[in-house]
Amino acid sequence: MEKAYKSSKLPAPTIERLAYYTRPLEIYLKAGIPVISSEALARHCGVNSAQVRKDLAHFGEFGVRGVGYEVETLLKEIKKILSTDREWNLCIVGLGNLGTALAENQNFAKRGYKFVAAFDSDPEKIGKYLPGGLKIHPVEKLPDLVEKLKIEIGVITTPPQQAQGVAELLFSAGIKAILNFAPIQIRSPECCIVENVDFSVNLENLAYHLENLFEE
Amino acid sequence: MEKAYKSSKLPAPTIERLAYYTRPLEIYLKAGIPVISSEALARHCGVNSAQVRKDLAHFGEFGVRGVGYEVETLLKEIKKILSTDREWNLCIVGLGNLGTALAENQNFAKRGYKFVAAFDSDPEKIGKYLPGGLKIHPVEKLPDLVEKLKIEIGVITTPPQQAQGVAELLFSAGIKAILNFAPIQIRSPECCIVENVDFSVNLENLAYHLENLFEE
DNA sequence: ACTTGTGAACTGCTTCACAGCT
DNA sequence: AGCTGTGAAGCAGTTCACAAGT
Repeated sequence: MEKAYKSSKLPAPTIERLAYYTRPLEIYLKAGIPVISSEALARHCGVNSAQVRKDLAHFGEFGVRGVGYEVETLLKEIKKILSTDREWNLCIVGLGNLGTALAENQNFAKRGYKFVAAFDSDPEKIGKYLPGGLKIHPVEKLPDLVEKLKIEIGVITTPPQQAQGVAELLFSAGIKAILNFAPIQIRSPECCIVENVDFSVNLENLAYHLENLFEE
Repeated sequence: MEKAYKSSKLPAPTIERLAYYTRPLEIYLKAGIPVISSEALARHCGVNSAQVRKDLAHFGEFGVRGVGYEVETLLKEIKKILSTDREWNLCIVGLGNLGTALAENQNFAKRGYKFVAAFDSDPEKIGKYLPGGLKIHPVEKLPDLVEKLKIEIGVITTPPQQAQGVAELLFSAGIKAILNFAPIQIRSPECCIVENVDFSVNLENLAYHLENLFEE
């Protein structure tokens, strides 16, 4: 859905799969297994092995025929492609249950995504601190802090009615990428990208398949 | 990624879009606008209008040429297709920050997805109640309660190490559909479906595009 | 012997463009 | 006049199958 990002060297599905390849690679690395074949990697991620080779071939040849791919270099290379080999500063807007849970989530931090600021419009919440130590600021401070803290990605976890407004605030503060959890389609300027996460779409998918998969 | 559900009448992207069409339709319905054109619906969802018509044509002709689609019947029809015209009982396993946030999320309830049981293995949490009134049970009670409460979908929000075990417990309790938030690939029997949600994949997408979109 | 890298075939989704209705 | 429904064309991503390399 509207992932039609303009001029990207890699096809969108490839980018997504690269992120998935990362997981088994990290496990292999930790386990001290030095080499992995496209076949093995494919099995771990539930895809075709030719697919894996095609994906990896997009950015050079670093497999060894007859052997496979060196786990450490492959992982490093993928991280370079995805720009996960550095830290990213994020902010979150909307500290309800979901927002708080995300801000506290260690999974993000582990991958270099750091929440460095939190915003809400609820006077009840402003000034309070999250368990992780982040202070909740009023949204008015957003433009200022985005610049000061070099925030590059914004995460929206407000109610849907406020999501578009918050997005515009983020854009005008200079943010070019948004991860949106509000179940609404955000309109964005040409140069900016929005990734939507909508759990109920996933549930609707499951519901459809449960109902249809086993009867015919 | 491994959404290769076997014998589905509708193509996977169509099912996902149908879920998205639902949102503007609900807004139109509330606003009392009786009819919508494929063009308008397409604009709201960021897709092509021919796409909308093709998607809707999959299950009969209920547009009116020269006029458009009747909002109320279209919405009702889509809900029937997606089996969202009834309630689904869910359970959640893993009541950390994310699990708790999801269990409390009103967005699910609004669409007919009801959390009717919550499980955790942490003795600290067992016996406590969630703010919404749900009691946290030990995972040992899962098989029993799944049957008693007619739970059809399981949601996993445990740490990744426990996710596969929990999934197997759910499967053997008779559950056929899982929404998995743990960043790990769950292996599932043929007859079951798993939908994975992994936020860091979304962030990696954004990071890649931020880095590559504006330089060339 | 084994596994990569890749042209070619294939599959499936999207978009076009227009005939068909109202 | 306007918008749907749809065959046909176009495009993109996937898989096959095998040559190339170790």
